[in-house]
Amino acid sequence: MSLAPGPLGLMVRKLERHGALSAGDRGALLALPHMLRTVNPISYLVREGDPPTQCAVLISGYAFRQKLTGDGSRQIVSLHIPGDLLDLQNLYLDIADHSVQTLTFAELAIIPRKAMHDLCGVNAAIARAMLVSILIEAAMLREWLLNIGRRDARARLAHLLCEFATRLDAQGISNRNGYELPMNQEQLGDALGLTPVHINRTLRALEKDGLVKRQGRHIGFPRWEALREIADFSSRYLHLDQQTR
Amino acid sequence: MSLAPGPLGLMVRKLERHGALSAGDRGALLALPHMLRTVNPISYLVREGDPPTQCAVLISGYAFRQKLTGDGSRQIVSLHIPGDLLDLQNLYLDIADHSVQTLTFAELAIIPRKAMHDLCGVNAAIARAMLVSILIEAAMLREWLLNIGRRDARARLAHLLCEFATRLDAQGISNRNGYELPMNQEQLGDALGLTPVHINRTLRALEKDGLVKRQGRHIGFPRWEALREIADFSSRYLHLDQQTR
DNA sequence: CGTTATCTTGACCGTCGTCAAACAGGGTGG
DNA sequence: CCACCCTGTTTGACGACGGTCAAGATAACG
Repeated sequence: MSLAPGPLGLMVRKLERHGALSAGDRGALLALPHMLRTVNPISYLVREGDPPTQCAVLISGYAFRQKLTGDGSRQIVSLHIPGDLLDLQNLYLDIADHSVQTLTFAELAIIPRKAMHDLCGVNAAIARAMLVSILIEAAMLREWLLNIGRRDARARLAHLLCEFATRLDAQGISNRNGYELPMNQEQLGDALGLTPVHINRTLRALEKDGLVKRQGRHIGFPRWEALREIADFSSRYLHLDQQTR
Repeated sequence: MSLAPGPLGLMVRKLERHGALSAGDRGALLALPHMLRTVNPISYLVREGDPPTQCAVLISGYAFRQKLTGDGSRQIVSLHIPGDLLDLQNLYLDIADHSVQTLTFAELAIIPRKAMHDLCGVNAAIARAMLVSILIEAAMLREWLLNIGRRDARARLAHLLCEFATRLDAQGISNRNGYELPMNQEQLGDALGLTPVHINRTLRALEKDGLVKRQGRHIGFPRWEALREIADFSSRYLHLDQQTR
């Protein structure tokens, strides 16, 4: 699987993992009309309560989805990496039930809703690949739920680190030796249902046990297999080897 | 919205909420070939790791999805009520990443995968309604995540009770006065990331404060508005008033 | 009427939250 | 170059929410 050129290349790479695409399908995706936009960290792309207006693809940088409780505490419910379609969730619903925000500086390709709808209407293979992407996102939500509901802080954090490494690896962005974690400890806490203080303690404990190496926000994995084990991580739910049936 | 007759009537009712259907669309859904099956409580409908083989619609009774950690503890990630399609998640993925089990005695309509695929391929309105159903399930997963990650036991339990009441109400199965809760306290614990002991304490506390009334497993809501408030429950994420666009 | 599952309660404990302060780093302006 | 933020990280003391263990009470059911 070689990387298609252009800003939408990573999106195509991802969709190809989720359903066989012909050269024509790839061409149709790459030819989607789009506008490039650069945004600052912590910019809102979708705001809870708004009607969705566009369809954005993350070209570079990172983003996340979040929900807030009535008293203002935050739960981050998913992380997004380059190649991810950010608006599949909202594109067919009339009102956004959560917000989407950038984590870092990011480049986006904004695709008109109509072009996206039309392409899915005409091209069954592409529609199928997008549906599979949506289903895999739901699978990731279920695993995230298991993680927060039934694992302790140590396994929870290790699991997030493993998932992120595996996803970046699948997308060709980094390998399992390590990566630059694009979030601070408060955001990690909001992703894992913990406080930043406890994230700090847990992270240092993982480091002390030689399970991760840290310098700044760069995370290294000197003992991947051991970390995977205490994280109880299996990549099955990511459906990386999804076969078309 | 009147209830279409036959075992698939509730499914049609649900899909109609998720996208406008013509009389012809309704007819096509009701005419889907299917086989009725009755199953015992705690029967597996899908087992994690299996390839999906069928497409089941819940006609009566209740079901849930669950995942297990390596050390055997369980997280229930969703509940299902009559009218729900149980295999949309797995129908397009090559291997099940979670299990589906009945909670009570249940009747199912088993629809051949091919008939379902074909209908979605031919009928865009139906395909759309199913996609919206999938997206709403994902929205419910996100809210569930917020619930477990960021609310205390009291609000968490109250939220589950409110959500269930609201869904049953929307489906015409009960109203907000009350319902028969189809799960024991251990299952409630597994749904909420708590222990059965703590579920018990929390449930009794809600009862003592007059927020719920209980007799056996029947739950009544003498002060719905107060309960809704402490649950921090808003039905927005259920997209009950979904408009077709 | 006995057997089993489920619910209930109490005593105790541990993980994680809270609060608060110190510390490090990186940019900016004097 | 240094003083100064500002954001983020690190640490410690203490407390509480919810977990654990174990026993007893109810209820369902053959």
